[in-house]
Amino acid sequence: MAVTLADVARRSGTSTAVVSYVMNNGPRPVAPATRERVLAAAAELGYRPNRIARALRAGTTGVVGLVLADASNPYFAALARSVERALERRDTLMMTGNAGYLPGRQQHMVERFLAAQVDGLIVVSADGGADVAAQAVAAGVPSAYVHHRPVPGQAPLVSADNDVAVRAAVEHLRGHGHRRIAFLSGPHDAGPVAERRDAWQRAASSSGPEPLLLRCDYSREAAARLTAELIAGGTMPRALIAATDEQAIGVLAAASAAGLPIPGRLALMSCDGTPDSAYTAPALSVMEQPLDAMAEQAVALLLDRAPASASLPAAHLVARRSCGCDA
Amino acid sequence: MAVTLADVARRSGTSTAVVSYVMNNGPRPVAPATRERVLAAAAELGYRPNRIARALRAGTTGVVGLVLADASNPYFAALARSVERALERRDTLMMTGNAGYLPGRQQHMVERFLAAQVDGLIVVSADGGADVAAQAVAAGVPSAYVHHRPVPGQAPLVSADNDVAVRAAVEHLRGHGHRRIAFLSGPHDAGPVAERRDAWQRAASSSGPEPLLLRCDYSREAAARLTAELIAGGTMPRALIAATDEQAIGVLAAASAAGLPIPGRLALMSCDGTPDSAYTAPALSVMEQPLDAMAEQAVALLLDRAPASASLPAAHLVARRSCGCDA
DNA sequence: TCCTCTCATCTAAACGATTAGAACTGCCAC
DNA sequence: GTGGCAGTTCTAATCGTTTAGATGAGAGGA
Repeated sequence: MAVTLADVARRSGTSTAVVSYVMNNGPRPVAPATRERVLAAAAELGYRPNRIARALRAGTTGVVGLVLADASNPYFAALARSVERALERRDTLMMTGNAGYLPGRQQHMVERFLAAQVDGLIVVSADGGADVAAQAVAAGVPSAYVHHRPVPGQAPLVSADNDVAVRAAVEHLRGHGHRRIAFLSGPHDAGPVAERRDAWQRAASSSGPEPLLLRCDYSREAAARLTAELIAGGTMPRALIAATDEQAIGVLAAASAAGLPIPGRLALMSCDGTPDSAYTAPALSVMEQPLDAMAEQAVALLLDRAPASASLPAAHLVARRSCGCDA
Repeated sequence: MAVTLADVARRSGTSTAVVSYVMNNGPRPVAPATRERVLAAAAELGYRPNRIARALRAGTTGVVGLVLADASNPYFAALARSVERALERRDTLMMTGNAGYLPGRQQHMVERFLAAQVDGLIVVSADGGADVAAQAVAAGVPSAYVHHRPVPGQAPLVSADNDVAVRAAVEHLRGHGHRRIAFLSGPHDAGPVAERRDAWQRAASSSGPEPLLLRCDYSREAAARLTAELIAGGTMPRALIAATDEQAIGVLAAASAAGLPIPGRLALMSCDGTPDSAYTAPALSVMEQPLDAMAEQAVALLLDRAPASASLPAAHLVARRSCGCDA
């Protein structure tokens, strides 16, 4: 059915080698007249090189595996798009898999991607998993964690500096007159969320009363539930930094349902800066992660075997309505 | 570096054929003792079959390509996850690509996936593109459109019946006492949005005054802009059905910014039913699309070469706050 | 004329898995 | 003892590309 190199060779009266040389501007030159004939034959037959055969011969597939905790989460979805763009510049395709926050499924996806001979593996991990990238290392496949590494392991981690940005967020809320600034963290935070929590802890307790640390799952639902309880119990803080946009959106939903005005009675900020955050009601003030830069660095790490440069821009503050700004 | 069949054969003192038979419970039987030896050798060496080699030989890769208009759109993201689940049941991997609503890029992605020898192609298309699946048909690769087909073409379309559901939505708003029910459509609607618009047109004009048809891009931003204008001009309808959740969320954002209470001054519904819609403020009432069923049918069409059964459930109504319900 | 050198092209061996066909072992019946 | 048969296992071709080594044609120098 499919047109092969041999077909083109026959049609143009040459050999498969010449056709290959033409197709790749091969390692050897081809006479101009011959090149024309080959190109014409390929066009007529509608030849499309078989990447599988090439992959077998070359030992490289031009495919990278991306394991996500959850592609429905706008933060991860945005990250995935950034990765796709970075890969496209290198003419590389992307396989994706959702681990659904389950370490077992994450392991399973990695296993399948390795069997598919991916050239590299990017893991945007869920909390609490094992060092899945260890399998990749064992298989000789370069790998990198982005955003979060569950345990210190052999694969590099690409993550922006959260300290600067969270400090800026705390200062910004102080600028709106808030003394007690609470933080909504994950259930048992680690990785970037822990960094953010630490940065907040240092910045928020540097002056003024002891700040409040809240915890809930990384979901809109959990944050909404927690918020509803706090409002009902009369213990809702007046200023809050949520670790993730998803949580912040949950807070927003519950506050709206309970009639708690934002930013009037609650100044809210969060730490991802997904596209969604610009279209909540009110619009979320966020510290926006440099997703494109993170993706580019991860891909460079895998494909160009570049050293992990530490020169990643920090997340930067985008002030909208929810913190008390007018914009 | 990698362990091959030949390595396992050498280690276990057999031939590659026997090892292959063992690995696949091959087309021929193997003596129990030999099977043990092979299995042991494979385990010791950490053998992992090379899917690329298998693919070249078998002519089938176990990979399906999914071309999305925009994976950051929660509706498409949810659809992608449904497709992934359907594929997983058939032990098939998924390559994804974003076309970014650009017909040219869509074409390009299809081209690249075909070069990668995908076993099938699912296109969740943007408006206005050519019949990209025609390339797949030409290459002998089964393909299917999901949700939307830009032009009538050779590939089947999987899409749920919108008529029943939109009619239900109109009835539901009538139940809340609304006589004039407006509809927010796309810029030049086609496919499912056109079906929804038609269903609304029929249902809404069946009794009462002529209903209002609005149009804007399928983005939060565009819907927000339009809404702001309508509110400023005093022409905002009291009841509105948005074609997509994204648009509805934009309406919500602008209404909130302008202080227009929902559902008090505007009863709002929309037509996707993404996970996001449950966590807006107020929560969106939606007609929820049967994404799992759509994905399953598309995958069955490609991989099981099942006939396109018309037995797809229609989108069904989920009533939340934004329409005026208490829930 | 013969040798060398360059340029263009062809031949054929990989890559790793699958699987027909051949080959070898015992075993049983005649 | 020979033929046949079943049960195992081996050999080798195949999928489509890539690319090193062999081949051949023509130009130029001696």
